[in-house]
Amino acid sequence: MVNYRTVEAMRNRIRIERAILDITQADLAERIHVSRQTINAIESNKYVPSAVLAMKIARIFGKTVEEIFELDEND
Amino acid sequence: MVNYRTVEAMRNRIRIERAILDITQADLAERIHVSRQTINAIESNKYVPSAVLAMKIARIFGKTVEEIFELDEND
DNA sequence: ACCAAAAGTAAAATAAACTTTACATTTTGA
DNA sequence: TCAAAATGTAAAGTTTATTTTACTTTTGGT
Repeated sequence: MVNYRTVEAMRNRIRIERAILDITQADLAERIHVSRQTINAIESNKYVPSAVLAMKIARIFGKTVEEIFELDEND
Repeated sequence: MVNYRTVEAMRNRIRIERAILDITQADLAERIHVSRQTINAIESNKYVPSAVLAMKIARIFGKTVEEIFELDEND
């Protein structure tokens, strides 16, 4: 059981919103012109997306950035 | 007259919102724990902030990320 | 006009995002 | 159950964000 590197700064609802739209990580990646691995990494909190990506993702889901991403307490 | 490097991806209302709150770049920087130069660079579109920074900035102003930052057309 | 504070800029260094390639594991549906 | 599709992961490489230090320019008030 290994500890994968994650960034403790935000939580996100991408997986849930993807499920609602019924689209894959690859679909989402294609729609915002990033690699599938980038979506996977953001979705699983391996790193924090740029504001541009966050806004594009939120826009696909018809939500605000704050409805998709939540800042961790303690900052 | 030199062309300073800017990133064409977003516009922002930081300067305006700072004026409303009457705080300096240095004040804002301090409140979100980044350097003053980082605020200056974001405010003058030298680069795109991370989603975490964008959210912290928006939160200071009591607005959503979308109310502070606007994606450029054409993406 | 002068001074101080604020804002602009720049360069070098470091950290972090993002891509590409490639393969392993899990899930899904026929 | 079998195959295909979707997801997870990793490493190496590139680009971009962010820091630090330091200096210049602009702005506001007296």
